[in-house]
Amino acid sequence: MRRTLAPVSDLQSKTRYEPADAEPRIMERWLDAGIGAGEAAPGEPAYAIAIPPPNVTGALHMGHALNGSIQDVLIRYHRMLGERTEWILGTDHAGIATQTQVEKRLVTEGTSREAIGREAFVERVWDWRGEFGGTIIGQFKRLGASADYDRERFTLDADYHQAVLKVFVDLFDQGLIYRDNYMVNWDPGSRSAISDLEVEDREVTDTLYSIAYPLADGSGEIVVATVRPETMLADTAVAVNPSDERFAHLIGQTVILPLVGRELPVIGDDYVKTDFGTGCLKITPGHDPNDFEIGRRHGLDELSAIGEDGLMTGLVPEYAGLTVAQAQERVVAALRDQGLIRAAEPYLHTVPFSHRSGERIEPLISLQWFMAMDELAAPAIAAVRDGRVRIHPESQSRRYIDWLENIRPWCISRQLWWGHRIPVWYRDGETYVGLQAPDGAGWEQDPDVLDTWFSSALWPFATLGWPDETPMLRTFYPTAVLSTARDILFLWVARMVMMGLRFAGDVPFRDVYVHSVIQAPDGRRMSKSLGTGIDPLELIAGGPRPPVFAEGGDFPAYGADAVRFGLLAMSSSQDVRFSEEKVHQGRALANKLFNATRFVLSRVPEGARPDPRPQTVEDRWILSRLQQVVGDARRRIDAFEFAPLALGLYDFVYGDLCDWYLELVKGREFDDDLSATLLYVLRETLALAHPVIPFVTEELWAALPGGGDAAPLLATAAYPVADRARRDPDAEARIADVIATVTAVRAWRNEAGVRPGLVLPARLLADGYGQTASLVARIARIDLEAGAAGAQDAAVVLPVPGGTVELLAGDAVDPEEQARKREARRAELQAEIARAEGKLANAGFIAKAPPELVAAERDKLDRLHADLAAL
RNA sequence: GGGCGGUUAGCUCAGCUGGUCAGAGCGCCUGCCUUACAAGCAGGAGGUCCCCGGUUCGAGCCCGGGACUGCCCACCA
Repeated sequence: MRRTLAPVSDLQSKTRYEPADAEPRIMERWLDAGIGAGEAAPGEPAYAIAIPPPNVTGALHMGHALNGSIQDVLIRYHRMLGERTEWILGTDHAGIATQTQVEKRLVTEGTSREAIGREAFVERVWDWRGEFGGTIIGQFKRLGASADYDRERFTLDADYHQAVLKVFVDLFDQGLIYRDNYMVNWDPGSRSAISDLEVEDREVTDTLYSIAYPLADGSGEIVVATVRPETMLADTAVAVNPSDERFAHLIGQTVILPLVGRELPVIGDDYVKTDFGTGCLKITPGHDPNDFEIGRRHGLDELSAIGEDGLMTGLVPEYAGLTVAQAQERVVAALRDQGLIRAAEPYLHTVPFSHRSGERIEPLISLQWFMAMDELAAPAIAAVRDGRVRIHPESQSRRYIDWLENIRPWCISRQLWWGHRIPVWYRDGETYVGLQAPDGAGWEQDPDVLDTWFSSALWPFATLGWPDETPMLRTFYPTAVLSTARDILFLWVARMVMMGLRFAGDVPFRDVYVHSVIQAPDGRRMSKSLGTGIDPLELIAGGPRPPVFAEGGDFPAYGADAVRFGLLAMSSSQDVRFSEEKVHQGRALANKLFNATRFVLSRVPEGARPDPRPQTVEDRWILSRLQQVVGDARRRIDAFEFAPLALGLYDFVYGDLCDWYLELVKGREFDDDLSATLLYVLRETLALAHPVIPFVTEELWAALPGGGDAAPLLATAAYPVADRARRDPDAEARIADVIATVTAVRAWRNEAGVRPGLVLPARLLADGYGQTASLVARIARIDLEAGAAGAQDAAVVLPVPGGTVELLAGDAVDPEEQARKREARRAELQAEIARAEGKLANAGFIAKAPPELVAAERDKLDRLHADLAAL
């Protein structure tokens, strides 16, 4: 394996970590080493994650970056635990989205899909995929994602296609896939049916027309309300509620449909609300989902006034070929001429629009392929109910179950050319369903393709070689975790569970982690079209701040580590606003580790090797702290708590390691023991942080003497183990006192305006500082020997844990300021004493609170009194 | 119309099973280029934890009600 030596010279000369230089070089090393390549070994402990496949022509957005960071933390962690890992990577052919892009390209070339024909078009899409399909994969690499790039999958790969066909044919044979005329969401934009889940509701102000339909016997009229008057051409009934006293007597009569002259029965149906509109409902089974249901209940004709091209059909010849809008205008004008419009008022309501094309959905009846879902949903519900699949956070389970319990048939055919073509052939009246075209001449294959989600539903097992019982499948299925945003819980996650259980014999994953959605800094949805999007790559490499930021200018090149850290630190189970500060914090952490490493390496002697050899209380302290942090990190990764994970690492590195431990050891000789301990702590810290900030830790690992002894790459080294035996409560208490005392002295010096470099004579009159007094003295810049020798009275008395510090400050002290400070402190202590006394005077507290709490409160009170007396 | 979540320092957010929990980062103020780091260090100011009740010895944390806000689901013409 190629071993790029760490640029040790950089460590000596630079004071800042430069991610832009290091990260691409380090990614190369990982790729060369093949850290992402999962090796099959059926029966051995394995850990796999199937990435939610991004659209093949897509670009990395914030959601990908966050999810990629999460999955990479999990994968790297489990890799370092020594498990076989496989992060299944690949792209989705994304039927409508991709086809639309290529169609647009064709238009710019002055041609069209129809002009070049199906075969040539599909070829063009493949070309397009070849040209742009690699983009997002490269972007995942830039993020540091340690996925299995050698086995990149695509949902239209030949073997994947075979899996899709097999599932279709099997479900057909089992009677779960069927063809039917049914109401679908027709998207005039893509000229295809789309699923309920691809529909979004928008508020629209339409006109609500009240239209009079005369009774056939001339005895009166029925007034119906509608926002779609043009659909009246396809009306086949008028409905009233049978319990509505105003209209019930009309049931069984007929009305004359204006403009058309058709006689419509008046029917009774409970669906009609008596307190809404006019209480009478025109029934158009061909163009309204509810009317369709009512029509089926009553055996009504299903007429189509609007065609799949979005234009009026020849149902009523004089309207044929008009757009819907034109037809509406004409219908209304004609009705007005005849004096049949009883009212027309603005009406605000929600209307379905296509998520894909943005056009208004036209519900219409169409011959489509459907999948019956009830039989598939039941086991998928059970899997979550009984915990074989755990959804995090738990509250999402309910949404999942609710949705599956109310599931309806899934329209799986799409009128597109790009996708898995439906394996059904027709000849005269015959239908053939099979993996291959039937023998014989004259067969025509169904022109439609399958909904993209049909193939995505097979992702966790089709990518591992199913239906063949491959070693990869046997090793890595079921996968461990599926990480995703909420929005595809139904669209994708639920369907994977159904298909996995049905075809692969087990759930597709054990845990589903639903991560947050990161919104723009102003709280709006991140979106390219709104101008609220933030490109993660521009955060990594630097680039102009989008307009959503209050301040302009360019992002600095934060680097991938910083972006990963930032995204993880800002994420939670709820939606959060993007916070550049967290990315900034991530960069600061990387830089801090870089400089801490510089410091250690510049001091430790040649030949030192990592090894915990605690000589002093501060050594025992940092080792103890490390155990705590290792335990925390492991627990947090296991629990998908990524923000506390990232922020906990930051706190340890900044707080414990750099602010205190490194400062505490500066006065010591860097002998072999100290050096070994320092290197050990540093090495463990790098390993600990590696899943979150892999680049900088890998870079520094290579520079550590003995780093490569354990493993040539940190990415494949062992994750730290929390060793309970190294927990050291005594050392923790001693150093906690040191920190409190040093902080108190510093605070006083700052307030009193003592020159920072000045070392003050002082006395430390407190218990518990036997080994640590000299540490306090050096860091707080006080001279205890001079203090002991000094005859002058104490100028300043600072209360510290265990006693006081007396500062013999002479000229450096402002007596008035000192008196004021002491008074403030006295007030503070008295307030705390009052609070503690109040608590202890409460009989209920003494009687009912846990005894150790009461005792602690008493101790606290004693201490407060002592501190007050010492003032 | 249902369901779920949120409301904690100027901003973005942590606060586990109720008892040093009033926190972090950024911003702000003061002082420091202290031989790892000025992308730094030290210190500091700043909060009626949305409102009203309740449970409890004790409540950001539990319960009830309310206000505001976000998201999801749903076929009201």
